[in-house]
Amino acid sequence: MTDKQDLQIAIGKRVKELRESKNIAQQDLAAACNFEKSNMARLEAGNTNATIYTLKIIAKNLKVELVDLVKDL
Amino acid sequence: MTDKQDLQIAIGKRVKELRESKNIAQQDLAAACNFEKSNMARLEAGNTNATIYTLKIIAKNLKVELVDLVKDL
DNA sequence: AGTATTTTTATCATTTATGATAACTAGCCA
DNA sequence: TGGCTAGTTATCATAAATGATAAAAATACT
Repeated sequence: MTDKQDLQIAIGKRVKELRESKNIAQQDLAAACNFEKSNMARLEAGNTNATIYTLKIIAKNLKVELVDLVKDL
Repeated sequence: MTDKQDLQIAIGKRVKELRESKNIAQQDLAAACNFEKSNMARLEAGNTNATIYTLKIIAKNLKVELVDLVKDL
C-alpha cells in the first residue's frame, strides 16, 4: 500500500463518514456537487487522488470546512 | 475570477509564504518534493488545481501539516 | 557594469482526474 | 415474484494535472 493510496482511502472514508453522519444519500451528495453518483462512489472507495477544488466542493455541500476533510492526514 | 482560481491562488500564496518563511529556495523545495522547479513555480503562481497528494508532499517537505496548506480556504 | 542565482513563463508529452453511461449487487417492501 | 432505492464496479472519452525541457526575466552579489 502506497502513501498515496493510504491518503486516498483515508479521505474517502472521511467523506463517507461525514455524509452518513448527516444522513445524506451518496447520490444526493453527488447531485449537490454536480458529480455523477458513480464518481462519488469511486472517490469514497479511495480510487481517486482528488484535486483540492473537488474536495472543496464536497466540503461545501457537506456543510463542513475543507480542513475537516484533511485533518490529521 | 472563479472560485477555482481563487482557491488555486490562495494555496499558491500559502506555499510561497511558508517556503519563504523558512528560507527555502523554490528550487530546493521542488527538488525535495521531486518536482521540477518550473512546476513548483506554476503551482505557487496559482496555475494548477493540485491534487491532495501533491499538497501532502509539499506539506511534508515544508515540515508543516497538510491542514496548514488549506486552513481557512 | 557584469555574473551567478533564483524565479517565472512557455511549451510539449504523458499520466490521471473527472465526466459520462451502463450494468450489476444488495436490501427492502408490497 | 417483481419493482424500487442505494450503492458499486467497469469502461470509455475528455479535460487537466503533472513531468520534462528550454529560455526569459528578475534578483542578488562582487
